[in-house]
Amino acid sequence: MAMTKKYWLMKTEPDVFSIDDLKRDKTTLWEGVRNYQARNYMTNEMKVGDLALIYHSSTVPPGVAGIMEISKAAAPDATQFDKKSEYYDEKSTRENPRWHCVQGKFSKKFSHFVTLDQLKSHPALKNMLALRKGNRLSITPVTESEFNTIVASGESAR
DNA sequence: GCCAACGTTGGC
DNA sequence: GCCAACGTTGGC
Repeated sequence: MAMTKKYWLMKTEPDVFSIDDLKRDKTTLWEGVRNYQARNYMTNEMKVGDLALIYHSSTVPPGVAGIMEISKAAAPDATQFDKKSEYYDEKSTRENPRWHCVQGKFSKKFSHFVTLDQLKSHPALKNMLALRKGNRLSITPVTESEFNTIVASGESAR
C-alpha cells in the first residue's frame, strides 16, 4: 500500500538559497535546520515523494515561490561536523549526530509568486499553521487542501 | 524541574 | 533597525 503523500512549507532566505538556486542545482540538501521540532518533522514524518512549498522569508514581500519534492529521506547533516560552517555544532558527534536533513529536488517555480498578504487574505488558508501569530518554525505541515489552494494561486493566469 | 537571561526568527 | 514571540541554556 502506498503511503499517503504529505505536504509541507519550508522557509528559506533567498539570499542564502532560493527557488532559482534549486532550479539551477536540480537537487539540494536542506542543511542548517537547528530546531528540534523542524528536525523531527524531517526525520519522523517526511517521506520521499512528499511535496514542499518553498517559502521565501525576509524578502519584500515574503511568500511562496514554488514547489520542491522530497527525494531522499533524512540523513545526518554534514555541516554540523564542519568547524568552518556557520552550522557547526560542537555538541554533535558522528556516532550520535543531532541534526539531519532531507534532500529535495526541484519541482516547479510558480508563474506567480504568492505573497504573504495573499496567503493571509485567503479564506481557505485561515487555519494554516505557518500563518499563526508567533510561528517561526522553518518547517511546518500543510494540509492537502491548503497546498492545492496555494498551488492554484501560484499557477493562476492573472 | 523551574525560570531568568539570552539568542534567533522574521515581519514590518 | 525594531521588537514580539518563541526556543534554548544553564544556574539553582
